[in-house]
Amino acid sequence: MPKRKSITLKEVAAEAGVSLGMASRVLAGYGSFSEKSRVSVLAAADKLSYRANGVARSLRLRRTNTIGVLISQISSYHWTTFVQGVEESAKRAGYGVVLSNTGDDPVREMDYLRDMRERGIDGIIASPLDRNLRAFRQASDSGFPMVTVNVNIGSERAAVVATDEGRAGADAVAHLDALGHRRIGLVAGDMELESGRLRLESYRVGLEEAGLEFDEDLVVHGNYRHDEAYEAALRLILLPQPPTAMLVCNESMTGAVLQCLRDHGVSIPSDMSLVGFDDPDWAKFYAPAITTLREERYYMGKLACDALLAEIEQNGPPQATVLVTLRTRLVVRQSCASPRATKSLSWRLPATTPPEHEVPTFS
Amino acid sequence: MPKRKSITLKEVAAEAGVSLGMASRVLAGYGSFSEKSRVSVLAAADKLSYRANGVARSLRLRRTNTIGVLISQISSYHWTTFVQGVEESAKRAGYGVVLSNTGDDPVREMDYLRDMRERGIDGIIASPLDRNLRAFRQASDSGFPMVTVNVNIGSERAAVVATDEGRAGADAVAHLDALGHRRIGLVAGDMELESGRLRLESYRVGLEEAGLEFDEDLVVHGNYRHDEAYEAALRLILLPQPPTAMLVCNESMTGAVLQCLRDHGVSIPSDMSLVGFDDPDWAKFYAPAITTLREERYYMGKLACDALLAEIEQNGPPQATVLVTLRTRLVVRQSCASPRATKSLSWRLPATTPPEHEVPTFS
DNA sequence: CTTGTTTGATATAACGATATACGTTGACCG
DNA sequence: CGGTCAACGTATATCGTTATATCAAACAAG
Repeated sequence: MPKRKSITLKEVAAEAGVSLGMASRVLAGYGSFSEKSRVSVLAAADKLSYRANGVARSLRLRRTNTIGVLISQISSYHWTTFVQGVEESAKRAGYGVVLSNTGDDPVREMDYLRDMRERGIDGIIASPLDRNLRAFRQASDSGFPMVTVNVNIGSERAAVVATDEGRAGADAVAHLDALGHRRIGLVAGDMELESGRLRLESYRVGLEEAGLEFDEDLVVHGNYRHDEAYEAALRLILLPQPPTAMLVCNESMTGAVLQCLRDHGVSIPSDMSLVGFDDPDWAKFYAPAITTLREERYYMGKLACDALLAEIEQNGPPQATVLVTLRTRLVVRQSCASPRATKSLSWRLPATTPPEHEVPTFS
Repeated sequence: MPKRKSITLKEVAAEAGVSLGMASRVLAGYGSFSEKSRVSVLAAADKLSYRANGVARSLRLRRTNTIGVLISQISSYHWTTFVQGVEESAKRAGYGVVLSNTGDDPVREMDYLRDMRERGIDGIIASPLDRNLRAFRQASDSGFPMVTVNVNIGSERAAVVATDEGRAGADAVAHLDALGHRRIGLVAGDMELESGRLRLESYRVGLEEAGLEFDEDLVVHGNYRHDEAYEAALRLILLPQPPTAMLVCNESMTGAVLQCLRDHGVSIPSDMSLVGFDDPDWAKFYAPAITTLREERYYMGKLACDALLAEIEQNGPPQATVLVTLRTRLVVRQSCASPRATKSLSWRLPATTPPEHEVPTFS
């Protein structure tokens, strides 16, 4: 048995002694009907514990009351809080949320876009990868409601919710500069992603504003990945003239950098100051608490969802592009201090404890 | 315009010069058809860039190829990894995943259960709250495919994927006992949740096996909440005779406890040993790295999904209850040491830095 | 040359809800 | 008392697929 048959509106109508259409009217609440039929339909529905078939309704209404969210990794703090915001807004409006992880894989991303359209999803929230910009733009132009996050696909109809990544890194650099740092390292993110490029750019802006020179050696690439960031941080601290402070471009890499510094006996903030992008829960209970660049991800999620629902539910012509920019703010904690006058070289020794590598237990 | 009209199968058939049914056959790949019509249908579909309407298909097939996952909080590491496992398995089988956060609110949980059934979801994975056990059992009995996680609803048809919480805490206690600890505190979870009760119970089992007495004073309740756990930990360290080690029942509370200890100058592991349930990423880069009880959540997610899909796709009579139990394992890191012979009282002073409280910026 | 069998194609009945077009009934007014 | 207009119901088309029953043609066997 593929599926147990469930109660249909027809049966409710029969039980109530009215026509199918009447029952629909009462339950969906449109048109006019007498008190008498209202009562009998409701009673019948209750008695049979009728449950409307959403699929049939969706077919008829050409609307599923569901939105899709395409994110890179559900495991990052960054996105979980975002999704919570989306869900909150969606639920309030009676919409469901379908979630898909792309893992920053362009093929998966396209798969999911197609899949969601076939499923009749009413609209999506996404941060398309460079390679897929055209496809997303095309989908948007063809009338598929869409809101993008920190990516502009250049469509007239797709709203964009963004953070001012152009400033964030600069704020951090200014903070470090004020403390007296002159050599500030950057553990950069993935240059194939818009956010990776913007974060690097904002670091350059910060240096310029502080009158500091951009030194290629102080920029290492972790590609937003934990393992690569560990190696990258190692390269920084082994430089002939290491930086006195570091700016790390996402949460996952910040963890790796902390691990690297701990493994090599570099203490924070006395030997090294550190500022991280994203503000995960652990940043505030870490010892010392980490100074971070906080984005209001939850609020961004709500905004993105609200914009999408507006786009979906508007009946008129497409509204103008909406671009909401949220300010990222620096949360100052205990991971930054003035650089030491006399540079200790004690921590430039090989690691005492090798880094712990995760061994996947299951395929 | 509620929705742009899209290409239907009818139009494809017309373009290809065959009947509607023929086009369906070719594209869905059943029945028999000539090479000629195969080619022309495929060409027409491609030319018009035909996209099947999943809603209509679902209505006809009485199946949406979508499963639902009801979790308490998407923000906990615990669940994000679980969901990743579910998604991996689901995608492989061609199923989509609808996710909903209940926030451990029984009303929301029921709302979502109803909502998902109306949406025609093919089955769900959930950990029903005590209050809703009956309703979930009823849904399962009535033929709604379901897999529960760490909760047994007592239905014949619902598979259960569980961890051996009955042993986990005991392993931790044994580890601490072996190091010489005699007073082991517990920051307990929510007693209204099955997992909360089981974790407390396994702690008792561990004490018993180690020949240690159960001391009510050493058990404080954090209810799985960050803020309550901070206070709870404080009560523990302010005891006339504080414990020399602590076992903390989930990730979020572990963070709070660490914060509390740091704020009050209690150092780990010299003043206090600590073992946490759940093994979030930060546990291994914390300084010192935290010893934890690790559950293979990703793998659990895959198992749960596979069990659910089997239940959904089986055509025969309901199969027997499947109960999969996974072993939790102790990951030993640097947060535990032997208790100090002479107890330092230095850390029994009031906090030097008040705990940082989060100030919500937006409603 | 008839009869049976295979093969390809078509027409059509679901699936379960919504919404419109169209009757019927009754109330109210002239 | 006949006519008009609400108010209320019903019958039915529609949404876009899938799958079955039917049909026609082609072909082989008797």
